[in-house]
Amino acid sequence: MSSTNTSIDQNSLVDAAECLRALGHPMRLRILLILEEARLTVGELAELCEIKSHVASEHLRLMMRCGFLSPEKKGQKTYYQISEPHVFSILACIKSRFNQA
Amino acid sequence: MSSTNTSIDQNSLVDAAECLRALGHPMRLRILLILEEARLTVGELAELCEIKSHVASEHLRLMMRCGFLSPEKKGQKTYYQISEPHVFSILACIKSRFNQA
DNA sequence: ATAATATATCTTAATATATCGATATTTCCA
DNA sequence: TGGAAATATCGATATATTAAGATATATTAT
Repeated sequence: MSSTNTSIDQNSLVDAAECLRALGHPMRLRILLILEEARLTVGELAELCEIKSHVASEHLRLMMRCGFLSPEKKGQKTYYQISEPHVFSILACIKSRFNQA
Repeated sequence: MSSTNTSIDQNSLVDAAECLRALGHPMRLRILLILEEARLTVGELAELCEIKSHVASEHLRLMMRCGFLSPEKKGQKTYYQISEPHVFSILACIKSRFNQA
């Protein structure tokens, strides 16, 4: 019934765009590339990336909102890991495009 | 020499993030999904997407800057098509995630 | 209970992006 | 040549995103 047939409805396009913007920040990409290899805490990520932990926390929150990550509390610490398989696909695509060093 | 070894250097992370933000707009995704199937002019895209053609032109310019598209002038008209293979991979990924209608 | 540690949230300011109307530019055709 | 059509660009404004410091919450240890 819609005016197009691009096979993805408008709401999903909005959601997909939000996910892509969540990926569209150098520090968030860096965080994801790190989380691809290990499950880490906010503080550990902040130190590795040389940013304040509240900034790391904010980046993680944004990616959580898109369902990319799942947190696991262990006492005071919160470990984050990638929980959305498509994130791995996108990272692979990015590496294939930009990793020709 | 860098402080990390995420296998992608900082400049490439910045470039990759720019590409992802270029994808991170519902109308640009819609344009790409259309261009996946056919090579079209600015005006045709604008009409299909129900936007002003100068707005379509601007979206196309942004995606051109990331190397996603190539234009082909035919008289007054400019046909655009997807020229970056990775764009197809990303679109496939998005469809696999959001196309469970 | 208090202090220390780890995360998360809030507010504000800076920056980036999007949108709109107006105007250019290019090409075609009368 | 002059005018119409298609596309591109500009300038102003609106909206969104990011970053920073301050503060809040939760958990552990003393």
